[in-house]
Amino acid sequence: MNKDLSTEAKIKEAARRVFIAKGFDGCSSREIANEAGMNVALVNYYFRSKGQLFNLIFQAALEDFLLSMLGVFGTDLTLENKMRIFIEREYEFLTKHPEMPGFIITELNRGNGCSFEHPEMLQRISDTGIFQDILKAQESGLMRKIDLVSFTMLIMSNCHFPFLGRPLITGIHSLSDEQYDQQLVVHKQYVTEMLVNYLFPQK
Amino acid sequence: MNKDLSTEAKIKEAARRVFIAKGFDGCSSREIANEAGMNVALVNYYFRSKGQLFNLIFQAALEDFLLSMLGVFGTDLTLENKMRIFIEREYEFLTKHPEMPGFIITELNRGNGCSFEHPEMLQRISDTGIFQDILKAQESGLMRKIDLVSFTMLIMSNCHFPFLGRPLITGIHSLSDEQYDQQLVVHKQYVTEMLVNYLFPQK
DNA sequence: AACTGTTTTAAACACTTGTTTAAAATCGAT
DNA sequence: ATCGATTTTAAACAAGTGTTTAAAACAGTT
Repeated sequence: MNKDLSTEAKIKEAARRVFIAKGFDGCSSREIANEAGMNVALVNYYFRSKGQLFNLIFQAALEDFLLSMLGVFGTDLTLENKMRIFIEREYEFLTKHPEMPGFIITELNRGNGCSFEHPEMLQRISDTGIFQDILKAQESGLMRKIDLVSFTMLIMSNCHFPFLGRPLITGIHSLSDEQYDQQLVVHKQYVTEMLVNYLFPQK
Repeated sequence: MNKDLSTEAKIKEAARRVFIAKGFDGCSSREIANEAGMNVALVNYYFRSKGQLFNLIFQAALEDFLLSMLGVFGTDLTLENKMRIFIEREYEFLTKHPEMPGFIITELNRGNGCSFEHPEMLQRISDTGIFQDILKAQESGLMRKIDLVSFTMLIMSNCHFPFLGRPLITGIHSLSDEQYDQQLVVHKQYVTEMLVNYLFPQK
């Protein structure tokens, strides 16, 4: 699968898989080395320590996770359509990487030598012009007047929780994995409709 | 604080605190014993193994978590008011136990010898009559026709994610803990309004 | 072929892990 | 006070932890 990769890259890939699947506390250096088909000492030879390797993986994952949301903002669609497409894209991304929100939130909560090291993120979001779009839409009465933090929370809640809470909800409702996957598709529609209705009320 | 408790209870309480704070993988038997002010061997003397102790704690937490939602359902309020009070109560519960959703979802996702062992939960919810209420409200046109799973997901998403995603959102928006606590209060209002508007549309 | 620096290896390091053991302390009942 | 059962202790167990070491294998250059 990755025979052409360098040793360093192989370890990084293996570490990514193992860390995301089991968390920092849930795996050992030897497990990562085995997954990569390498000797344990190589992990520290290339990355100095388990902690540094983890931080590398974690920050990269966090960046991927955050950047996955930025693409739509720079376009010249209406704000409402930006939202619709944003949700679409977010569900698409999360369907491909369903363990991402759990990984990031778990590790951020634990603070296992990892923290939020992207102070420039707000700036990058701001640079897309999305905040001005929102302000304009709110002043013209097209959009409900709601602060940016709650706006973020509404969107993230409804996009990420369905992936975070999978075992909880399949447990409560006794759903199979396939049933839940189907459910996600229809839920995306509900979420889109609800958020758009709420944020862009037709008076 | 708990000088009057039995050794067994002291260990259980300490284990609860440590497990919820650090997770199963993130702590050791000795750490739990120290937190309880006891000898390590006592943990296994009373609970046979770290795993069994964890499962005890986890299942109890899961039950608390699920039962916290059941209280309102049995009343004779209108469905809309049940929803409003439900959200109120849920935010109240989660403000008191903000680490609960993270703990439960993290450990369920990892499957560290813990799983969803409450097959009767759906029945208990059903026994409150809430499902018939929903069906009736939907047939009379008072409530939007939406399946129970998506209904659950909408509510849990908007109640639990704000507590799960705290470090993520404070990271993105550079908020202090106090600012975020305030934010939670206003967010609860937005969530209530949005969900009620969506589920009980005034035609 | 001999000398480079780099990469990989097996082995060891000191320490922590979950769990067990066997002796000591504690207790209530006689 | 003595017995018997329960509770608590310190110590030990083998296995696993992150990390380091020093030697071996490898590559490229002269």
